[in-house]
Amino acid sequence: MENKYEGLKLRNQLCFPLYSVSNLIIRRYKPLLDKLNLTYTQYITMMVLWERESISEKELSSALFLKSNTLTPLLRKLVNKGYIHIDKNIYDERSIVISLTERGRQLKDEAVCVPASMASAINLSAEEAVYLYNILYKILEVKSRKKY
Amino acid sequence: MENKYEGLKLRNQLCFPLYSVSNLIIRRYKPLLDKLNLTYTQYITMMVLWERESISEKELSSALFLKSNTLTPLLRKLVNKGYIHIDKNIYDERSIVISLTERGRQLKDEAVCVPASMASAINLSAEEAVYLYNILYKILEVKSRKKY
DNA sequence: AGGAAATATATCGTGTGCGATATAATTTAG
DNA sequence: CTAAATTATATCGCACACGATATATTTCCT
Repeated sequence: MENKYEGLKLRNQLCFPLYSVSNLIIRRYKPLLDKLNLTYTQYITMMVLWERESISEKELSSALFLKSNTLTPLLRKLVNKGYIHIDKNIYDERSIVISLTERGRQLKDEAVCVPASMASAINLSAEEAVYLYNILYKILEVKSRKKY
Repeated sequence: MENKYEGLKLRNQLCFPLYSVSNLIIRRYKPLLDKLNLTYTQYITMMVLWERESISEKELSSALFLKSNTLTPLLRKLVNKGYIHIDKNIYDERSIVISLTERGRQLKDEAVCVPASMASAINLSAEEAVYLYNILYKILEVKSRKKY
């Protein structure tokens, strides 16, 4: 017979290790990203731009699962650092066009070594990493289906 | 031959879905925890106390992988809400003793339904949940071995 | 015993994340 | 064809997380 409080024990939670691992990995990134003058969230934003060159805030929002209340101040910081431009979209003045500066483009080469450094800090087998990856995206997909 | 930028693509990152899933689940908790007047971090703190009744900040810190700069203000909020007491440890005046108030103890019964509600929001099979759980703790253990 | 090192907690400043709401531009419906 | 609904972004207030540092107490070493 289970104690009715069994579900409330910290060691029976799935969210807690998810949250802790996420915090842990971002802490591990910090010394690497400091060299690029980027925070973790700024780094994933730059990753999107290194693939796309130019994007609206709405598209960035759905790529990163973050909303304007997080992105707007973050983008302003990236402008201040000289990594991106922000312009109005000529065809829809509600919308903005985010694009890389030359400096932002250069930064990609300085960032090339970051993923490998991080992989060695996590220390999972390739098989475990793939399984983890798939399960995490499975959770994220439920999210998008439910229109969150 | 792989593009040297392959590792920099967002879809090749493991950290990004970890971070996004962690944010997502905490967002899902919010409406449930609002009813208890708790944030997610306050909730996991209360979980520790529901199991232990009394703990030092140092022990809490190592249970939650959070440091005093996060915990000190958070504990103050829980005091203001009437859920915990904070007293000096008589035997070591550097240290504090965190304990539940009667109201804090009652809250445990109001929280009993939260874990089941959350489990249904995540939507993994039991097998996937166990695998995910083990892999996450594997990552956290490396962390503690490395004395982070 | 007494000064130095270690330990426990607190404080500071920065940058997220979030729900709620505001504003401005565009689209839609009657 | 215009008023209402929708959309894209911005702003506000709150609560984390974090590294760095400060303070107070205890322990350790000689």
